Amino acid sequence: MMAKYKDIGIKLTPQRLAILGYLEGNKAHPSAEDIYNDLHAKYPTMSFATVYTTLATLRAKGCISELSIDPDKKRFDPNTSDHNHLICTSCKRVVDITVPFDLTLPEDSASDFMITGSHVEFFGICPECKKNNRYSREDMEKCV
Amino acid sequence: MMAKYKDIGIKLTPQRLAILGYLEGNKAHPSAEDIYNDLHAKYPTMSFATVYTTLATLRAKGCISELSIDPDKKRFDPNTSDHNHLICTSCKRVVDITVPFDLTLPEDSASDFMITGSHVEFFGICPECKKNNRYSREDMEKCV
DNA sequence: ATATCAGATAATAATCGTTACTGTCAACAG
DNA sequence: CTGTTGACAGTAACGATTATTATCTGATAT
Repeated sequence: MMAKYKDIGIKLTPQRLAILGYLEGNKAHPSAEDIYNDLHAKYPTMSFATVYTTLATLRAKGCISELSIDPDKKRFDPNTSDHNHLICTSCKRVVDITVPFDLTLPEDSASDFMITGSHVEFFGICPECKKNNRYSREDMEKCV
Repeated sequence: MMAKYKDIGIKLTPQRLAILGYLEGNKAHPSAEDIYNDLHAKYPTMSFATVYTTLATLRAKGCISELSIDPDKKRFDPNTSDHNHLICTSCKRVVDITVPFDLTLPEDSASDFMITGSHVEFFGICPECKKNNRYSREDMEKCV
């Protein structure tokens, strides 16, 4: 479960609560811009910088994770538990998946790295884009 | 094997040949900046823009792939065959690996996506960083 | 050879995501 | 009550990338 500010010893401010609340249970993997746009309606004074610094703080404290899945912008995930992602290469939708196989790399293929983590991404076209034919051949060849 | 310009019907220019040659067999997964810096010595007139557009062209033609592995900048890989990456979270070194398991996702976990590709990343600390103690606790917790 | 034309390039400007800086304000401590 | 600390908004700065524009090159037709 996601840790709260009080658990990690940083001050509970309206802005931080807003971002934390926005993220909690959010499955959309929003970008900083998404977060700003959505919260701006309710908190008209909140600035971009606050969103960025708050996200950085949360990430440093391990409350959220930052995803490099989207080549254009970072996206944030309140789910810090071990899970993986399925990405629509057309609309950039990201959905969580759990991979049904064991990702332990054999010693001999690890090139002497000390392995600290792993991540699997699946790329594809989501049902909506498929239904509406909202994808190109190029989309289908994307797999970053 | 990597397709050549002549095979894909685009003009062979000195700049394109230079970038293609630089990339060929290159295992370092360089960024656009790396490429520019290294080629600039030999081709003093080549600009950033040329590097970017050439890389975009090559990518569109499927000659190279663009990696979103590094949160700060795109990196390029002449190896377009199916392979995966092992990333040092301290020095950002990227080495190729082939994963020893089958990455076919069962129907029921695919959320109705039409799957077009997959990619596995392993994160860790490379032998050099490990030996020189050139890594922090934070590095060890990075797994984008 | 020379004119023409298409595409490639250099240089630069613009854009986008992100970070740094600065002045202000509020909460709390002494 | 006053000094200190941290958070914030606003804005400037920055780095990576993309768009624009004018120039150049090389192939072809004349």
